[in-house]
Amino acid sequence: MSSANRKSAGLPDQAAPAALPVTRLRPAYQQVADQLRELILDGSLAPGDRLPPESEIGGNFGVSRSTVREALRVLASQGLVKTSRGTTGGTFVSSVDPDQISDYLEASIGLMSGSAALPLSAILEARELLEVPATALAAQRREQHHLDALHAAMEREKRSRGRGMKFREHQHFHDVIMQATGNGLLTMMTEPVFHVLRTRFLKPSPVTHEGFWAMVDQEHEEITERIAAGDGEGASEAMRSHLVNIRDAYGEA
Amino acid sequence: MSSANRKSAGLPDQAAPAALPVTRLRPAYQQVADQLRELILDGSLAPGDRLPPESEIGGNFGVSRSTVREALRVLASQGLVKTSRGTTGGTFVSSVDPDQISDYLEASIGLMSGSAALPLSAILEARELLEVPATALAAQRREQHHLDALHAAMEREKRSRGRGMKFREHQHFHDVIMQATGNGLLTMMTEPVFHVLRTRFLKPSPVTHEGFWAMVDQEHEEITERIAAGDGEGASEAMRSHLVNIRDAYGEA
DNA sequence: TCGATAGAAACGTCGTACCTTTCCTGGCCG
DNA sequence: CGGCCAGGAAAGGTACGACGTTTCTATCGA
Repeated sequence: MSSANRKSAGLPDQAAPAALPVTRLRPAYQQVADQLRELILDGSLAPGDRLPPESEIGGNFGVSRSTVREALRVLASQGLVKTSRGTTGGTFVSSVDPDQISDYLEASIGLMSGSAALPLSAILEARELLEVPATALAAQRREQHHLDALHAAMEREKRSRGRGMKFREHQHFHDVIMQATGNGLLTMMTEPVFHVLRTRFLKPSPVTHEGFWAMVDQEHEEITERIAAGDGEGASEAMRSHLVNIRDAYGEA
Repeated sequence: MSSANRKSAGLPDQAAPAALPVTRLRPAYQQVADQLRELILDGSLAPGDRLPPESEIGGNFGVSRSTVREALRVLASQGLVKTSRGTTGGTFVSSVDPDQISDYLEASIGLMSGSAALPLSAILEARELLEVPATALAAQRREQHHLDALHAAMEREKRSRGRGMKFREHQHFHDVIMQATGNGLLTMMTEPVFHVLRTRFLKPSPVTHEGFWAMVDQEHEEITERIAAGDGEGASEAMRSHLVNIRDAYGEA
């Protein structure tokens, strides 16, 4: 269909020469992806809707199935569609999955981290700025199962002595607090930050003085207590000092 | 990474049907994408590095070029690589562009917004939680050119009376404050939130009482003054009350 | 020396054939 | 009558192979 193959008979374009580093023509797979995305974003295709088979889409756009597949990979990796196999399979418009967004954010932050554009200090700062007030929210909104999860996390943390495991549990504790805020947007944005800190900036030998873990455990307990008591201000203050105390566990690679 | 590959020659599976939507084996293009992403994320491939030609990658992984191309589309749409044509072309590891991440976040948040998973109240809450303490940071770190930009934004805001333009300038004022924090991570995460609020939740008739814009202008001026004075606490308090006051300008569609 | 041109390298697109997964249908057999 | 199982059908997954297109490079000729 769409005349992607213009032999350039006449005058396509020469009036706009400067400042356009774009390829003369966007690749077909991008154009297809753009048009399909348009249909999804403006609501013509609702979540759950099934797209036509790949071969049929290709027919409609006048491109080959390979091209359609590349376009679908783009949309799929943006979380807009999902594909499954089999008779009932196909390509379906999918509602956005927060976890996938978090994964993307994590990869992006990880890539930028360490460079001048995003030094460790900025990540730590963002983390504190987010988590301290979020802890106050958590104290006001926590449900019983959040408290249970916090206690369970602390329990597992005390038991696991390996450094890596220890910090995995440590992250989990903080994740639960963010979830207790009940604000999905906050959770979505903070968890990647935590994860990047743990996987990329955790010092090989995180602590010198041996009382470190005892301190962490105790601070976690205090935070949990304040949250359980619904004491927002106290909880966020405890969190603030906790974050300051564990700063040293992170360092540049 | 739960063991997804059960050979299980005999009994296929109906003993554990639930909660495992995974395909027996991830598609090849995903595995290739995963491995390449791994190489990029762990630093084996630095930004600017050129990957081997598609055919060669296929040879290394033992898959066809089509499969490699689908994998590359995935990585490209995640911003990890860029491709160009011609002799000097190829696939290159790209340094992450914060603007691109913001665009992605904005699209995702926009898609989720309004649903039960992400109500307007959560967006407003996240915005306040982020911006109030960020304003204090901005007051401590602002450079002269930030102050100039703030004054310029207010000036343009006073002049433009159209509602849409007005709010575009309004967003710009807040963007500048985030930039003044000097923390790229914060800027990257907050600007999409602002933008979604403006483009998707701005009420058709934002205000009832006519003194609204005068109030906004005056509050912006006070915030700017506090920031100029380096008064972090005062600035963040002014911001807090400003955000509360403009809440009514946003509403569900 | 300079410009035009031919070549080469790499991505972009097409088309076809075949495999794999899944579901559905219908028939065989107890 | 009812359940099990084989085969068909639909749709995505993979493989080749061929050719187009873009862009740079190097060479040749005026």
